[in-house]
Amino acid sequence: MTLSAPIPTWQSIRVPHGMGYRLKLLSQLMTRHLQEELDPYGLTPFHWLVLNCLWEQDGIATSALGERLRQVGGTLTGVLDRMEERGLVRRERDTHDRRIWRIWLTDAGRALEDCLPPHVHQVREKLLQGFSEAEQKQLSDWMDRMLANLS
Amino acid sequence: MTLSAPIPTWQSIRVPHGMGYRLKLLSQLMTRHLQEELDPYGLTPFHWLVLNCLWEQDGIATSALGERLRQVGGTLTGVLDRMEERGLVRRERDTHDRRIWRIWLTDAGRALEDCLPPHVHQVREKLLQGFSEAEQKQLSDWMDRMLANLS
DNA sequence: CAAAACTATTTCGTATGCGTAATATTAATG
DNA sequence: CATTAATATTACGCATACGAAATAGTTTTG
Repeated sequence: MTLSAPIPTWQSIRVPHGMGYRLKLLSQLMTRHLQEELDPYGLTPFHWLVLNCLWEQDGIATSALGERLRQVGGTLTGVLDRMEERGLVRRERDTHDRRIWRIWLTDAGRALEDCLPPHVHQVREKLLQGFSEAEQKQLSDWMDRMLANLS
Repeated sequence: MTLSAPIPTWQSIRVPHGMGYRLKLLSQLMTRHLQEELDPYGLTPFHWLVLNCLWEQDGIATSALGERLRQVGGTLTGVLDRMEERGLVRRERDTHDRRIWRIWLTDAGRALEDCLPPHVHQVREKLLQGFSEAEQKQLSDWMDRMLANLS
């Protein structure tokens, strides 16, 4: 019986080296760290993403928010329900098209734009500790290339 | 009022450039693609990960599986329930320590070791299309560095 | 103008993912 | 040896995440 040479880790698809597993785990670890930072505000990492979109475009339609974040409608309904319950956003019917619901920031939601970013910076800096500026640029470019490959 | 120079995308924490968001989205897109490949077998990407561990170490304890995959116990209970229901694994009490449940492959679970990898390779190749071998090695190294930073 | 097609959002069921608590079991301690 | 501490696993509640279906509303078509 012919023994196969072991596959190098960069090429492997198996736990714990497969890119799929490592991407999932990285995403999970980022979520865990960010969750710790956001807990004092009663927020989740997904809330941070939604707030990002609203700080930039208050009154965005639900469907446009879904496109922006590349998430399906059913996921958004639940998240927006909870953000509304927490007093961060309010939903309002579009004036011209009653199919459309627009998502508006409340004062509480708007006020978070100043205090949340330092926490997110902290997690980002932990992730990229030891990476040079050139490496960060290269990594960012490769992230975009992989995203384009899967889109 | 002093305008801030726009932050380069590689440095941004905001949607859609923040590393946290891009990692989450990459992981989700990988999951979606892999889910499509595994659907014909009635499997999910998490099943693939568990099967990986069992193909390598049949009879692994639940807690060791959790360590291997870096997942909490409660998550594993649900996944193993469903894999057991699908006839892929069976649980058995450890002979020496009744706290421990060992997870064993069934014939059906074992048989998947040959037919699943080509599908996973396909997703990996789509992800890394256009990346040279040197780039893949570098990316793999950086993935490990980021994982180490967050662990 | 009515019917058909499409869009927006929600609901529902299923699958993770996590923190906390409960239960059973084993190991350590005095 | 009895008590305490730790470990293993599950249950529970809450938070995503997705596909399919339902409902309401708008646009397109003939």
